[in-house]
Amino acid sequence: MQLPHFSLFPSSDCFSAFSPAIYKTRIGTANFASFARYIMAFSSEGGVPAERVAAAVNDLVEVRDGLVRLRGFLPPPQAEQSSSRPPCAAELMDATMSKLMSAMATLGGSGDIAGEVDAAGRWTSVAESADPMVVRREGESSAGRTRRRRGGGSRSGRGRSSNKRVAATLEDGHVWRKYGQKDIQNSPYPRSYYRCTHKLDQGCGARRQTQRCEADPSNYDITYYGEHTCRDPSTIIPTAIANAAGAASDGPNNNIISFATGGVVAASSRLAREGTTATTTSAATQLSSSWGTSGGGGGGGDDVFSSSGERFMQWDELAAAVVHVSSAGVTSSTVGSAAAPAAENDGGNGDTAAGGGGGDGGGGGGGAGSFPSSPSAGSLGFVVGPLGSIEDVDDFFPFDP
DNA sequence: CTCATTTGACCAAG
DNA sequence: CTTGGTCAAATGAG
Repeated sequence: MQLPHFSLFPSSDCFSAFSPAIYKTRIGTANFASFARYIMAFSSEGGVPAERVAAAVNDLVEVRDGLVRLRGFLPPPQAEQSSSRPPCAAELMDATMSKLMSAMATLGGSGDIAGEVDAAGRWTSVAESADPMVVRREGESSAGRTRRRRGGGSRSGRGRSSNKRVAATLEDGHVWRKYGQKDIQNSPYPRSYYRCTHKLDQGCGARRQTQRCEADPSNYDITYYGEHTCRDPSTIIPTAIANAAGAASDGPNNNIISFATGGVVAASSRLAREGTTATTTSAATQLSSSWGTSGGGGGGGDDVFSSSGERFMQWDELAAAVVHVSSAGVTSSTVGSAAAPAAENDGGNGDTAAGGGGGDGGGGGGGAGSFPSSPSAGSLGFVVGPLGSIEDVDDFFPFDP
């Protein structure tokens, strides 16, 4: 099978191609769906190593999640006490697009494409490192914190995986709880400390620090520590993305994402606050179940798949591929950076990718059907883990005779 | 009531 | 000592 779509994005040009103007026309139903179809085609035809397919799918999932999150921005919430300016959907889209680019690069075989969305909202490639979202973990000794008393703790999370980035919004799809704020020397802006809301109920150890950029106060420096081991159902609302894609019409001036929702609780954490967990969960569950059937669930009249006449994604097959490969624990970020250190016990990007967690048996969990439909599968329950050699597929499939 | 944020205190490291 | 990270009581919102 040929790759007409990818030929639209020659590697050297792919970044500029994903300027907002482009993705407005590209990331509609057709493209996103065709993207998924390509993955399926690759998987079945073996044109691309399975890990890479899985990696790409992982990224696609993040794209999905990102779009779901974006949905929360569209009906702007009441002006919240939230400090800064209202979140900019376009910038979130850029971040999401960066993941999409990663997937494309992986599938296209062009290798290490890494970069980030700069403060101006433009893509800038990062030459040496892999995905900026993934930072190597140095020495995560489980017994690292010998004694941590009150207020103690490791300074700046030294020796832990950290992941710094600049974002225009504090919104990242996870629900954070602020536990501190400090004025920082030589900085005009205080630093805020967050830990995952699910620290208590799920033991999630993710933390983050945010601080307004000194250079560009409209942006934030956000540093993530640890990784999410929680499974927040608010991040899994597949139907929303389906609606998003379906509503993305062809008109050049139309919003790419116009979520035709039926009063669904926002996926965005802040926006979801009013509903807290209970509401969010039920919404997610409801949506998930509708996703499993037809996908048209959301109350809007528009048919999600009307433009193409087919399903948005062939989730069953995609899920099968994903479940099959996910035990390898791959993300395209890992694959993209040619040599993935085997010792890298990185759980991924601490952002939207909810890793399968270190010890818990998230890996094989759901089977094909759970991919789209089970909110409890976390962000698909992908295991993002160590990967020694991507050639050695068999090593990653212990069940494979 | 519950839950999140604020804010000063506490603590470890430099 | 200073600085940065965390804790937890107080406070506020729903």
